Amino acid sequence: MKDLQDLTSDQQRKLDRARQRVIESIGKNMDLYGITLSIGHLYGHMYFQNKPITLDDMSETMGMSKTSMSTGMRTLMDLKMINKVWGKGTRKDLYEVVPDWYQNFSDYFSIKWRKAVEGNMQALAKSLEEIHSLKGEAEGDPDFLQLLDVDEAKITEALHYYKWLLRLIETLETGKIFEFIPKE
Amino acid sequence: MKDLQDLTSDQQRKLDRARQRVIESIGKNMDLYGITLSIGHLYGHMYFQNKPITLDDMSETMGMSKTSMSTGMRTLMDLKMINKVWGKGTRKDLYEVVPDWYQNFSDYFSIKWRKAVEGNMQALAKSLEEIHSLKGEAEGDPDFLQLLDVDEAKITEALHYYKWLLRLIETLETGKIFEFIPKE
DNA sequence: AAGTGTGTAAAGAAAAAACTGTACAAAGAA
DNA sequence: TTCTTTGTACAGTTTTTTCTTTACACACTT
Repeated sequence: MKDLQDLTSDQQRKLDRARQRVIESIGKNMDLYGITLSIGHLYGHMYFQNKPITLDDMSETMGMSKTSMSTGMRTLMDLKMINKVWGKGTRKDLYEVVPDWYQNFSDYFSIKWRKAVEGNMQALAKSLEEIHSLKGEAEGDPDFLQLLDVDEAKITEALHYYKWLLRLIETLETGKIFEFIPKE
Repeated sequence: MKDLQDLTSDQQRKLDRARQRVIESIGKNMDLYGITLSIGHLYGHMYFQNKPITLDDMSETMGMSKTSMSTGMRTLMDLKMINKVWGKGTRKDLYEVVPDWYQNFSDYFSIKWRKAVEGNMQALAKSLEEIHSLKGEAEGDPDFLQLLDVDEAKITEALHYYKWLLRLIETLETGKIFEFIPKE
């Protein structure tokens, strides 16, 4: 297939502008995924590459160092937004986007949110236990007891929320979410 | 009600440690909301305050400048994670957490994701139109036409995803999500 | 009206992050 | 084996962000 660089016409410039707007827009909003503007930009460019691409290619199109491309690609791989693919004939690593954005969205929660939620739950559970044991010791001190009750209630409530959030994440992971909110 | 500062016992220290762990954990993971560690920390402290609190109070407990508290509070207010409340008798502004984390979660998508999605959709729609008009001009150039088709397909697919995402955000906003994933 | 207290804008300092160039280890080619 | 090529670790630089200090506008009190 013809590639964009091969065209030198006015049409090329027009298509390029159209792409550029999308790339810019996507890149700008990728901070929601905790991604820096330039890595978002990198992703945007990758998105319109119609074949696997090398670090050197991207280094050139982005006008950035190869090292930055390397770290950027790794960040995107961690989020499963791009894949490393094998190409025969070349010794270079080849990358391409994972074009399923529904999957990207799910993965983001699997990777980032799940970890955060589980970490928080562990902290909450531990502190909740400590509060329970404090309640045991503080039988004779009604003021302190009341304070403990408030904290206990807060933590319990938070744990409920996190459990709910885990269930939500699960429906994303399993794809059951699409039963409730169909793709179309 | 008794407040934590009033206790000087060993029990206070224990409760404080239990709280501290939760605060730390919550704060650390608030980067998912695009929030800095110290603002997350601020939120964490607010979470265990059992009454509305002033900038000066927080400045002291956090060991940070009042200006930082001011900007931090505004950031948290933008995310609707805290509220400014009116207290009679004092001229200071009073803040307290919005304790509904389900709501916080929904608001986050309403505020941040919705904006991003709508912005991206607009960019995509505009570029899609340009591609359509390019297709009209490029009748005689099958190679270029093929290229345009690929881009068109990508953008169309992306728009589908964004529409889905908007529907998801809506179910969060309206609370319909809880029909599918009950709070408990 | 003047006086006092409060939040925040602005500017500067400190800290953190992003980015680059160099150097090198690993792996393929000769 | 030795010679290349390629990705990345590391150190250093630049840029960005965070935080503080100072200054001041606004509002409330007297």
